[in-house]
Parts: sequence; C-alpha cells; structure tokens
Amino acid sequence: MKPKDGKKVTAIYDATVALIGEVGLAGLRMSAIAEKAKLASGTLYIYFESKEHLLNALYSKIMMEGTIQLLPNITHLPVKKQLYVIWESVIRFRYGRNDEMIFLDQFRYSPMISEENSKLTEKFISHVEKMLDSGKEEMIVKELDNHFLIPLLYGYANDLSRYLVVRNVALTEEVITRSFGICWDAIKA
Amino acid sequence: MKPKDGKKVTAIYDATVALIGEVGLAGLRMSAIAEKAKLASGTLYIYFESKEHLLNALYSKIMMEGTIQLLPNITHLPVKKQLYVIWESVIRFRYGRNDEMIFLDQFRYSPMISEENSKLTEKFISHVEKMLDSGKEEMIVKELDNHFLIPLLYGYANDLSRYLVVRNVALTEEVITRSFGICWDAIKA
DNA sequence: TTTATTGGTGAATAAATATTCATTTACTAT
DNA sequence: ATAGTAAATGAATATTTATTCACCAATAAA
Repeated sequence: MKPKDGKKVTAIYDATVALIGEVGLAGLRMSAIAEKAKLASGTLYIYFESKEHLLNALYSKIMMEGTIQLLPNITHLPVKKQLYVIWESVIRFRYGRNDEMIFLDQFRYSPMISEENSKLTEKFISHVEKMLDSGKEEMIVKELDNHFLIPLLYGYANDLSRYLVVRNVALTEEVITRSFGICWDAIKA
Repeated sequence: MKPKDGKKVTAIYDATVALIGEVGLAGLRMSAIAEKAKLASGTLYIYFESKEHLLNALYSKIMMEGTIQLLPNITHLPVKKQLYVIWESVIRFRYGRNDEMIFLDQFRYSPMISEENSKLTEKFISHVEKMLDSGKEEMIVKELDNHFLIPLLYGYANDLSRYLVVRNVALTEEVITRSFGICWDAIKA
C-alpha cells in the first residue's frame, strides 16, 4: 500500500496559517488551503475529517508549541531569571509566528472550537501564576492579585511582538532585554 | 412616505456585536443578525448595502467611540495625569464592551475590511506617542523608543479588561488605580 | 511482475448562506 | 379619508463553499 506523505500535513498547516494572516479566519476557504498547499481539495479530507477537525488540530498544535512546550524545567532558578527565560522564548515564538497568533486569537471565539481546545490556555497561565506567587513570597514581586500581573505579561508580549512585526522592527537581543526590563519594573516589589 | 426607523440601525449593530461575542466573526450569519434584531433578513438590506458594508460601518463606529472620542482636550494637564485619564476611559470602555473588542480584533484581519478602516488606529496611537514624547522631554518617562512603550499600554489595557470580564472580576476604582500604577512603574524614568 | 491497497485528483454534488424581489404594511402629506 | 411612497417581510433565488466519489497513480508485499 501507499503510505501517507508526512510532509503533506505540514504543508496543509503552513498553508492554513499563511492564509489566516492574509484573509483571517472568516475568509478562510478549504479550496484556498488546497491551492496554497499545492494539493487537490479532496486530499485535505484524507488527512482531516473536516474543516473543523483540521482547524482544531492546528489550534492544539500551535498552543502546545507556543505555550506548554515553552515551559522549561527551571524551577531551581531565581524567579526573575525564570521569568526572563520564559519572556524570551514567548517573544521569540510570537514574533516569528505572527500568523499563528492571529489564528489563535480568532479561532478561540469561533463556534468551531472544541470543548477540549478551549481549556488549553489554563495550564500555561497557572504555571506563570505559581512563579509570580513564589516571587511574592520572596518579597521581590509586588503583593498584588495575579489578575493585575498576568495580563500585563501576556498582553505586553502579545502586542509587542505584533507591533514589531507590523512595523518591521528587528527582534534583537536588546529588544528582549529592554522589554523585559520594562515588565520587571512594573511587577517588582 | 414611511421614514426609516432610527432604532433599527442600533438594533442591528447590537445584534451583530452580541453574535460576534457568541460565535466570532467566522460564525456570523446575516440570518442570525436579523433574527436577533427581530427583523426580517431583507430589512438588513434596506439599512446596509451588504454584509461587508454593515461590518465596515460598525467597525468605524466602534473605533471612533473606543479610541478617537476617548481623547479629551487635556494637553494642559501633566503627562502622568493625561495618561491616567486616558487609561481610565480606555479600560472602562473595553471592560464594558468586550464583544465589540472581539469584533475589532477579528475584523481587522478579515478580507472584508476597507482600505479606510484599516488606517483608523493610527490617529489614536500617534496621540499617545506625542504624550509619551513630552513625558520624555520632561524626564519623567523612560528614554526608550515608543515601540517599547505603546504595546505595553495598549496590550495591557486590552488583556486586562478581557481578563477581568472573563473571570468576572468587578471593575472598581481600585482596579483602575492599581493597574495604572503598574503601568506607570513600567514607563516612568 | 502482479496484485492489493491506499493515496491523490478534481469535477460534481450537497449544503450553507447572502441577497433579491413580489407583495404587504405603515406612515406622511394633501 | 385617500393616495403616494418607502419600509418591511420572508420565501425564492443566486452564490458561495464544504464535501464526496468515481477514477487514476504509486507503493509494498506476494
């Protein structure tokens, strides 16, 4: 028998993501995905049951790569250093993969998203919450509810990376250090 | 002759916005808008030429109310105070009208958005940039490129208000003061 | 080689959805 | 009152778009 071509799934994902960046989720067509991935439209249905399944699979993949997998095992490091490491990887990821981010933002509110996928942010957030809490115990982070601090980190990372991409600003080491410095000034005790 | 009913446009806008919050832009149907607004679907076309026109009109309206019109004439006040006033009104607006914000975020990347509408953020941003620049001159704001500072303010406001809505946290005076304090710590010299 | 099996194709079909339009209703001016 | 006009309706139509399927191609095992 003929085996499935592993590269095709990647090609489909890549095409989908690129199209979302061009026309948004509302403008996304299966035919356009097939064309961009250089496949017949029927081939999409060999790899995915439906548009909905394809998009849910893609969502889950990006969420893993963009959040969960960015959490290294560094609980032994000082809180500030832990935050920096995560800041750097999050910014780099979002900067390099802006279209994916647009997709996540739009798919989250679409009626296609599965039960399971809509819970996927929690794990990442609770990890950051734990970090902030131990920072508060050590008296180096402001004694404030996490609902003040989390959106700062999350929202800033989000918007900063998008802003840099849109304005064609290169993501240098310095940009990362500076932006982290700003965050740290905001949350340090 | 029978005059157009002014309230219908509002009803259509309200229905559209509510639906976006429920099913996102990708799930938005003209028939659903009509039903929620308690109109026949044909009536939508008396008030708007097409779905695209309806959504562009709505986008422009929300952008005006949510950004441009929030800029009061307060250039005589100290920079920190100016920022606080704008911070407060932006947070209140976004908190109270979360569905509108979801719409803005999604429509911005859709193929339906008009040339004109895609430029609408600029005016607001350049106003804030001017404020930050005069803050730098007065040496009370960090001497950093605005592309570090703008996303902090914009992204934090965005995410904070969404986070509070989703987690059902009330928007008290204290929340506004505290969050502004965090911002100010981040950007002050 | 040959055969069996699955991948791949894209035109055809089915389903979903925006838009139209013949008709009715409500309002204004005369 | 009544006529004239435009709003309002919603079933019918047009359009768009996801999905299927009859057929062909490639690969692996026999």
